[in-house]
This record gives sequence, structure tokens and C-alpha cells, in this order.
Amino acid sequence: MKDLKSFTTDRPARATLRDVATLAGVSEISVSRVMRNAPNISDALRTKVMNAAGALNYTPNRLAGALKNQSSNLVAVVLPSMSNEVFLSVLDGIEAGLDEHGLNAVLGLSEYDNDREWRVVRELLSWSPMGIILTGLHHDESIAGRISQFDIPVVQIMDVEGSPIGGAVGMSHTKAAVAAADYLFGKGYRKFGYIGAWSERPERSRTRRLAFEDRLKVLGTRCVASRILEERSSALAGASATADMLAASPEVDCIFFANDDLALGGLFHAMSAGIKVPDELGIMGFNGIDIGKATPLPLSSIETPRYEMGVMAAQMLLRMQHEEPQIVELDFRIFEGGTT
Amino acid sequence: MKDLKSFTTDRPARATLRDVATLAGVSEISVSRVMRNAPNISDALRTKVMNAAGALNYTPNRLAGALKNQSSNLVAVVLPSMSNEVFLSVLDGIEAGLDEHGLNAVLGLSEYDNDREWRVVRELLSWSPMGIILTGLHHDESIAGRISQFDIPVVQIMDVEGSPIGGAVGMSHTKAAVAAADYLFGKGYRKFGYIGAWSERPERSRTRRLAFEDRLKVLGTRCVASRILEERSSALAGASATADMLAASPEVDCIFFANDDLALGGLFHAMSAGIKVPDELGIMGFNGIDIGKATPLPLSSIETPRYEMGVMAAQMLLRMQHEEPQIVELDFRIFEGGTT
DNA sequence: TTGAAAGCGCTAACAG
DNA sequence: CTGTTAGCGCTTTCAA
Repeated sequence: MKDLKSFTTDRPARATLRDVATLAGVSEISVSRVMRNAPNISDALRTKVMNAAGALNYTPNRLAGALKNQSSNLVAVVLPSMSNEVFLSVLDGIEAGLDEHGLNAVLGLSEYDNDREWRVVRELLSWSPMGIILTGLHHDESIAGRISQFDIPVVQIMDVEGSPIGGAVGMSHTKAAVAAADYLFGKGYRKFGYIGAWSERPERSRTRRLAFEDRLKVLGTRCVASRILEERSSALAGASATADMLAASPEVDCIFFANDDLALGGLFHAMSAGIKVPDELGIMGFNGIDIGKATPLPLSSIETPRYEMGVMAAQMLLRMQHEEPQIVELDFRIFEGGTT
Repeated sequence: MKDLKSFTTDRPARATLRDVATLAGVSEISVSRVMRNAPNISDALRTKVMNAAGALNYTPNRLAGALKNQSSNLVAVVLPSMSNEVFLSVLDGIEAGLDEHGLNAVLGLSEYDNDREWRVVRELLSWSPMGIILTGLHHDESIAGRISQFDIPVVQIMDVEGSPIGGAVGMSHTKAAVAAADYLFGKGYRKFGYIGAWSERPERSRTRRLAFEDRLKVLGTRCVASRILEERSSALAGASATADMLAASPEVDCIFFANDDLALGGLFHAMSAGIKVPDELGIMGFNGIDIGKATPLPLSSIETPRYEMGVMAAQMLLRMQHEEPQIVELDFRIFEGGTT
């Protein structure tokens, strides 16, 4: 091993493979092999290289490696928004799944805007990711076309009802809504209300509402009141929408909400207004978030496998490198709380 | 413009600058200039290039550009965890701030583990990010050293009490705890309880507890009961810890919680148990999350500027390219709900 | 088991 | 305003 000092003083900056090679007195390619744990490396070489790398605090330059390899260990993750706890769990799962395999997520947010999603996808693709995770199944032809040039696995999450570009891992929102209708009908409710928000973004919430309404018809009843707010979901919005709905349609005996935030608002309103839940009013949410389990009356809801979706999406990406794309439909579960 | 067909049939794959140049009949560097909106480009050239790029569906290869430039438009973002709504807002803000400037976040999670954080930082640095955002101020010398080789701006978020590596944007957790103590004392509470979770991860929650206890002493009173759970924060955990504490120390007249999840649990327990809030028991949270505003009794809390922290961290990163690092202390605000 | 040469796609520096 | 040359740091041949 040559003199370390000449390196550390001359180059306080980031060391390259070449620096490590020179210090260790070997060729660059040998260093490269050691760093990547290539087979057929002598212990002597490995030791020399590791010492030199350690001394120089060498950090590999993935940019160069990926450029040469035409592929990186980055995964493009495109979510609609970070203002929704649902995507927190999803992202948490994705990160967990990616981390297992040493992959890194590059994040892009579409904010539920198609143009913006397109830009974000384009942007992220410019990093030659090894795969891409998209949210939802309603994707432009043009996005699919753009991605196909890259010949990388695509996994779409949240939904399974539609035609994925590649693989998909999600749940059936139709089945969930039908299960909710059946469950609530079985509990004896007949005059249903529905409350959604943010003009039914994402699309999946509309799918649920329509399936819910259809199923009620089959059961011989119907939604007597329905409100789709323009503002984003929040407990506050859910509370006031519930108050409005009950004022206008006092006959409503059960409200199905687009998500738990709204539903909790409904529950809080009922508590404040002295409405007896679940007898006078049934309340059903969607997602099964933690806090709904802790309210004095636990919130009835549909538990969705958000974290699992994330983990499985990451794993599917890996599998799709050799295998055919699959569509994985995960189960939801009705959480029978105290509000129905 | 040469014949497009020979390109589209021969190369269904990703087009390169060279392909665009050939198709447009110009040099590669000209294409490069057009793509980067360099100055002094004739309209004729721009048009030719844009047409060719459009026809080929050209996506720039940032890997190559960044390799050449020794710097990318990636920003490494290291957060402790994605199972906490607090970091959702922070990340949301970061994304918003980065997006303004065309930057992309590469995400890494430390899971509150120092070794893991070190690995993650190393991993993310290998992508030559243009900057790095870290959470908290308790950072290893070795991490600082490793980053310093890269000569990129570092911004630490959440906290301002300590010695940042570069810039910092956060709040004073000491001041927040003092303000809480003063506020609660002013409301007439005297027998205080404190409930935290997950063995006081992150460190900042310990800072708050200690400052809270110190301030109570100054005010001539003290914490008569204190519980630090080992499990993670959740409303459920907060509810049972509250029940335990009140059973063991019935004299407690006010509980300060480490965060709103725990506090909401406390509130829900009180509601279920028929404890009169705020008269028999005061409840104070920390963070000021949305849902606390919608409960029948809005949750008193300390509103923290989480989203703003994220946005400002991103902006500071940009500024630090020419300016000196700064420490920005953001304000918190006491939200006087109905629980105190 | 190790090394030498070539080049991934892009852009800074220097012509013209 | 546009082009030529060279090289970022790494890894895939191919050779020894």
C-alpha cells in the first residue's frame, strides 16, 4: 500500500475508484470487483482494496455505475399526494419492501393532476430507474408508451379493477363497497346517506360510491342523500357535512363515508349533537385507520391493506425482472366497531 | 430532417441525444443546449431539435448529465420513519419546496437507528445529490465527515437547539414545553402528569419533557406522575396509559402528552370514563394535527410548523449554494382547544 | 485471478 | 450561433 498521506492531503474531496486503486496499488477494475462482491477475488486483493477504500472514505459513484449498466437501483414512486395518511402507510410499505433489496425510492407527487403526473413520470424516468410504481389504474396511453421505451417493470397499486400496464397489487373497491352495503343492510339500516369529498378524487372513491348505490338497489333500498364536497377530506369537513345532511334529510339512518377522516367527523358531530350512535345513526368509514380504533365508540370501517400493498409492490417489481407481471388482489376486512 | 422511419423501426428503445441530433441533422451539443434551454439558440435550430426529440420521444439521461456535471438535481431526504403523521407533513412540504425548483427527493428512512441512518446516508450520497436533508440535530461526527467530502449543502430539520452540520430549520422544543407549562399553570392546573411513548424516540420529546418538568419546578409545582411507554405512539396506547395513570394517581388534574395521538387517546378515555374535561382533567397534546380540531372538545395542543419546515428546508438548500448556512427558528403556537 | 481498453450519454471548454 | 474534442467514474468485454 502506497503512502496514504499524499492522498488525504492532496484530495480532501470525494475519492474515486481510481484513487482507491492507486492507493491500493491495483487496477481500477479490481477495485470495482471488490466493491461489487464479484466472484473470484483473492483475499489478499480484497483486503488491500478494503483498506484503501476505508482510508479514503470511498463512496461509490452510482451515477457512473448506473450509466454504464443502463440501469440503477432507484425505483420511481409516483403517489398522488402526501396529505393523506393512506399514502403514508403505502409509502412506508414500499420503503420497507425496497430496503430489503437495497433499492432506493425517488419520489414524485402527481397531486391528482394528469399533466403533472406525466411530467413527474418523465422526470423520474430520466434517472433510469430499475422500475416504477404508479398509483391507480387510470393511466394515459402516453404514459404507458413512454415507460415502455425503458423496458422496466411497472407496478400499479391501490386498484385491481382495470387494465394495468404491467403488474398490479391492490384491492377491489367494488367488492368493498358491496360488502359494506350488505353489512349495513344486515344491521337493519335502510335510509342511507353517502358523504365524499374533494370531488371524488381519487377515482376509486367514485367506484365505491357507485357500487354502493348499485348494491343498495339490489337490496331493495337506496341512498336517500348524497354529498360530494369540493374541499379535501378532513374530520372537520365530515362533521359539517354530516350536520348539513341530517338537517336536510333527517330520515337518514346510516352514513357511508368515503374515508375515515370524514367518518370520524361524522361521529364527532353525532357525539356533540347527542345523536345516538349506532341506534339513531350508523356510521361507516373506509380504510380502518388507527385512531378510529381508539374513539369511545370504535369506528366501523373497511380495513384496507395499505402497508402490505406497498411491500408487495416493491417485491413484485423485483420478481418482474424475470417473471411475468401478475395482478394481486388483496383482501379487505370489515371492522365491526361500535358505530354500526 | 432525415427519415424518421429508419429510427422508429430500428430503435423502439430509448432514444439518446445522438439519435435526436442525427434525426435533426445537427450536432449533439446543439441538442444538449436546446434541451437545457441554454442561451443563444436560433429558433430554427430549436424547432428542428424539438421536432426530432418529440418524434423520438426523447427522455434525457440524467445519469449521464449528472455524472458529467458532478452534481444532480436529486436531494437526499433522510427521515426517521414513515409511520408518523408528523413526517407526512414534513415530507409534503419538502416535496412542495423541491418541486418549485425542479428537484427530486430520494428518500431514506433511518427508523431511529444510528447505524441504519449511516448506511442510508452513505447510500444516498452515492447518487451525488445536490443537497441533503436530515432529521434532528443529534448527528454523529462520522456522518458529518462523510457528507463534508461531498461539499453539498446540509439542512437539518425539526430542531434548532444544538449544533447543526450546516443549516437548520426547526423550532425550540424547550420553549414549546415552557410555554405549555406556563399555559397550563395559568389555567389553574397543579398536579401534572406526563405521558410519552416509544422510549422517547425521537430525542426531541425528551427535551420537551425535561423542559416541562423544569418549568413546573420554577412555577412551584411538579409532575406527580410520568409514564414513558415502550410501544409506539397511538391513540390506543394513549388511552390505556391515561387510564393507568389516573388509577394510580387520581390526584392528577392535567396531562401533557408527547404528541396528539397519545393525547387523543387520553381524551377518548376521559369521554368513555365520564371524566369531565377540562374541569376534572386537562389534556394537552403536541403538534396540532387536524383531527384534534374536530373532536367534540377540540384538543388543546401546540401547533408545530411541520409543512413549513419542509418547504423552508428545501428552499434553504437552494440558497446555501451561494449563501452561508443559517439557523431558522420557526414559531409554534398554543392552540387553546376545549380540553384545557 | 487480475489487468487493459473501450465506451455508457452527456456537457464544459474551446474553436470557428 | 454552432461544432469538435475530451472526459466525468464506472464496468463490460477480451486478453494474460
